[in-house]
Amino acid sequence: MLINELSKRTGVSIPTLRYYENYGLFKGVSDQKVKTNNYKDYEESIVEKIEMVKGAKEAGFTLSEIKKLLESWYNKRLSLDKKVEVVNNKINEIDSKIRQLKKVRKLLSECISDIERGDC
Amino acid sequence: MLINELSKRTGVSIPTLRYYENYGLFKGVSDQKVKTNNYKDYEESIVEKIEMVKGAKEAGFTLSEIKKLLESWYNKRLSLDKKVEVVNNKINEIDSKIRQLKKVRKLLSECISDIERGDC
DNA sequence: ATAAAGTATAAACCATACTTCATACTTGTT
DNA sequence: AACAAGTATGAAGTATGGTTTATACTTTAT
Repeated sequence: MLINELSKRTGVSIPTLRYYENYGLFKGVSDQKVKTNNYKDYEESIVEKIEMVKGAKEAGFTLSEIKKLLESWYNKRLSLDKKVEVVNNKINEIDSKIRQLKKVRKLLSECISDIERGDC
Repeated sequence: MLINELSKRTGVSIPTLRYYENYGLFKGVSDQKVKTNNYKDYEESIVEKIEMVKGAKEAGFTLSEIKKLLESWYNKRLSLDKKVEVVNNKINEIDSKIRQLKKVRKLLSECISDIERGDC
């Protein structure tokens, strides 16, 4: 598919998609032997990749972290054990973020009690 | 206390503290009637405030969001109900972030199964 | 055939959250 | 007294994650 469709399918703007591609999160192909233009073609699997990027971003991961994750994910030369390790590390980071959020949540809940008692 | 002590107590660098003060997250006082210099004095409660800022930042909130939260928190003219509302909104945002993190966590767990089955 | 819309690339610009630098005054140490 | 260390202020610089602009080519619609 072309970039316009990719944008529509993912809800990510065209400039941002180009930024991501340039950043190295995925790669479209423009085959000059086949086509006269150099329009890039993005395969179906890239939609999935971008959905992952969106999820990870909302979860607070940086593009650099996401890039590393995707790289090990799609790296054929990496051993299964190594891949599992990388992903497990990410899961641990997520668990730690969840704990942090719960801490702040608790702080805020306590604050509500304080407010209701007029302590604040 | 002076800024140096504030920095040591909170673990936040002096330039960052000055940036935060300038941003409006808190305010030190320099009383020229009392002292010849214009060194600022930071009261004890500011340490707490900064701890809140740190927690909220780790949880992924922006300085602008944190500022708004602190402002309603310490605003004497705001009704209790209004304060509770602001804080409750923040709690809802946190819950939504936690849900998002759990979604990504699930994605990654599934990925581990895929990897172990060699699907990936 | 020609205008409108889509695509590509590079460079400039922007916001957020800092850090570094330059300058100048104050305080503490010897 | 003099020099190091602390403080204040303003301005410039940095990194991240984009958006906007300018230019040019290609495709599509009329």
